[in-house]
Amino acid sequence: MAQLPTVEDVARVASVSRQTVSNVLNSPEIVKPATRGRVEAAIAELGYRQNASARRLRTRQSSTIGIRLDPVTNGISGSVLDRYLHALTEQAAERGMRIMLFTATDLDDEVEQYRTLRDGADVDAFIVTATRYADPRIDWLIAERVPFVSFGRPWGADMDARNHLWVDVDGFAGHYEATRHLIGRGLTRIGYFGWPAGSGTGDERRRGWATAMVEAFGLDEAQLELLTTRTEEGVPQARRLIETMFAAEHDLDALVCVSDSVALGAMMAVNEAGRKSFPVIGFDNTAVAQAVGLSSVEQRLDQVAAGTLELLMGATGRRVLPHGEERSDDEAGGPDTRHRLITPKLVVRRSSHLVPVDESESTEIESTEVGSTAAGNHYREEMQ
Amino acid sequence: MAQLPTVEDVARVASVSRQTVSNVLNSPEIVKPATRGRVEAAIAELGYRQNASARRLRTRQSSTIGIRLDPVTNGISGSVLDRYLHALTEQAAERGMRIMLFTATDLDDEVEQYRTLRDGADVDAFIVTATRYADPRIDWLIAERVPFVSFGRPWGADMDARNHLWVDVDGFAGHYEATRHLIGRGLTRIGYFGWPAGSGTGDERRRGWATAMVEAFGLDEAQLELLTTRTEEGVPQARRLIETMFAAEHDLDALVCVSDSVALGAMMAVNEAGRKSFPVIGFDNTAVAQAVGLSSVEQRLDQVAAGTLELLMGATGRRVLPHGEERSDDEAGGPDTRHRLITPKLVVRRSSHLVPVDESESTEIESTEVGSTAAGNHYREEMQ
DNA sequence: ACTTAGTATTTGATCGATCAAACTTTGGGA
DNA sequence: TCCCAAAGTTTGATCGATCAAATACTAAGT
Repeated sequence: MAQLPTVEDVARVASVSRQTVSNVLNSPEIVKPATRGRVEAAIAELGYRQNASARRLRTRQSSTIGIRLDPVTNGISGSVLDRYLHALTEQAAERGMRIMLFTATDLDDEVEQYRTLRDGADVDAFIVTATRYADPRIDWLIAERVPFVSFGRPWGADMDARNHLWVDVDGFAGHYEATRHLIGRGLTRIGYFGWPAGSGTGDERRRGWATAMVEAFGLDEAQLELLTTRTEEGVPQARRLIETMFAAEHDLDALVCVSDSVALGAMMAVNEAGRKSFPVIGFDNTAVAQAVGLSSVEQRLDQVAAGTLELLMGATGRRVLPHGEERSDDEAGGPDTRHRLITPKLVVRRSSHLVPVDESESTEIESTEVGSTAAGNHYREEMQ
Repeated sequence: MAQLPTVEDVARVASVSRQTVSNVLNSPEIVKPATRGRVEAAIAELGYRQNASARRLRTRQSSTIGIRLDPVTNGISGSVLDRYLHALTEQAAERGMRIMLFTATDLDDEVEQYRTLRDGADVDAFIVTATRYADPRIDWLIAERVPFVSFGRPWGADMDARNHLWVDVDGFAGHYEATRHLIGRGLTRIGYFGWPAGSGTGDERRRGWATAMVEAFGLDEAQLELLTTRTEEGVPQARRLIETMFAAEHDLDALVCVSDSVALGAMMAVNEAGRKSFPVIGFDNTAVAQAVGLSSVEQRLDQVAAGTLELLMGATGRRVLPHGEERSDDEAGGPDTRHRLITPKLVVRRSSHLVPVDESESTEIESTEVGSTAAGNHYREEMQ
């Protein structure tokens, strides 16, 4: 098998110099059309392709974004990362970027990985997920001026760190809308089934429910608290709690749940108790929610991915902007330059009981906007 | 910020040559211990790290494995790829390899991506998933002698292609064991709920059930066919079918199902019909199965990942072996050098009805071997 | 015709590592 | 003591591209 052709070979065939070939590849507009044509013909003739390693070495850019694959992906919402990854990979490819995976045992190890990948010129930027309060990774990335975007806003003190770019899903808006939907159906005693207080994400979602409830019924904080149940993430835990609740006195009409896991647990308990019309709404719109006909708030991960890349590379750029780079409209346009808050959409299904999920019968509408993604889903065949 | 140190800098500090530094990094055993010590000290002092791009350019190895992220990951078993990816990334890292993702719109586009990634020296090898009959990707990879391993065996004609390395989960063994389990519990009228005939994976799984049934009850093919129901993948479809079945005459005791989606549909129908002790067993042991307490056959994706890398890089190698390379025991050890068939394990839960899944109460045993992975699972928090 | 500014193209150096071959040191053995 | 093979180390070339600067070419202006 012959050597793969290089710029040199192309140059010879097209009777131009190396550099001209390089220019045709990287800034075609500065090459005279006639020349460009010859070069392009030569490229096609030889089946030439750029050697990525050589290019990276010279340009000091890897055109690669690193993302840590979360260690625990067995949970019911593991698919969130999965879908995000997919959207990201696809959109990154359109901008000539690749996604590289890595794993880490803990946050400190993750920083160590960052260092290796950065110093080795393996990646140009990182995407950080599962951010938490006083996150050491963020501190390191900012201190080292390594480009990054986090999927998940910073909670706590450094909420407004000027150098922290982030994308997030607006949990508030999601559950505000979910609650409005239930109110619109005439329900009044709508409970919230959340995680223990203190989780930024969870609190934010609950605030969406709370706001809708206050607007509609003028409840005070004490009354809201009475309508709230809290559990650790997990189907069985959630299920037991709601079973206990149904066994005792209670007067709820419906439940807005912080996640699909929690919602599924609740739904199973509701079903067991024979409450045929007791709506339950989850969050994430996981495959399970689709499968059992659970209403849920859908994160639009393609939009999240788009936002991630916009922050990293500008609206249409094909390279990662240096950390702290003046962004397009830094002066004019407020926080848009540093954040993206994606509004999720509510997908309504017959989630109060385990009835047949018949496409024609289920009301899979989107309250915020009309689209076709959710309705057109198919279950894919096994991988192997 | 100063330039990152290079081998040259390290060499200067350690008073040796570039090459010696390189040797310490790549074949430490050929460097005299005293020298090695000095070099290592210099590396530590300067915080030196190898530049991956330069190394790749020179060695013509990217130390990267490419894998296509399947376009449709909304299905209930999308997490199979997800978990496989995770295991793979982790184990690849231990061998100094990275995983790079890409997407493609169809099989031909995927081949086009292969070509670009290969020619660009972006990846050393590919992992192919979702293989199918007369797969053009496989043909191309073999013809071009690009190293690859498929997760999923070749179905049809090229089953024994000498240059096709593959890893797969033994669906036959999985459902054989599942069926034996039910027989052991005294059940006799055990039905099979599968995909339409013709899917290699599906047929293989059914054969496991069929073999166990023949062994135990001496059924003939016609009788087996009577016990078989078939559906396209998907919860609602499966559910409707089983509802119809229950509405009509039937005398089944239990169902072995080709996937968790199908099993979940069946389970919902069973539940609806009030059949409190009608076992259902699925395949994949997805998060959903865990959540609703569905017995299922678990693919051991860490083993699949390990097998993938063994085939690609040898038992402990740190680089991809050339396609068609003589493998360790090519003469002596039969097909072990080209395939890995991973035996899945049955995870038994209270899958006949939607009852509380209480850890202490559920019998989450592994029939094949005892381990702790499945039992120790937690649901992870949301990503953001 | 002759600068001149701008456009188009070429040349030489370089990114940071490893390969291949040359050179130097070391330790026995005759 | 001298020689030689083996072990250890250094030197020069190279992987394939892009950068930076130099050169060649065009087209307009006087």
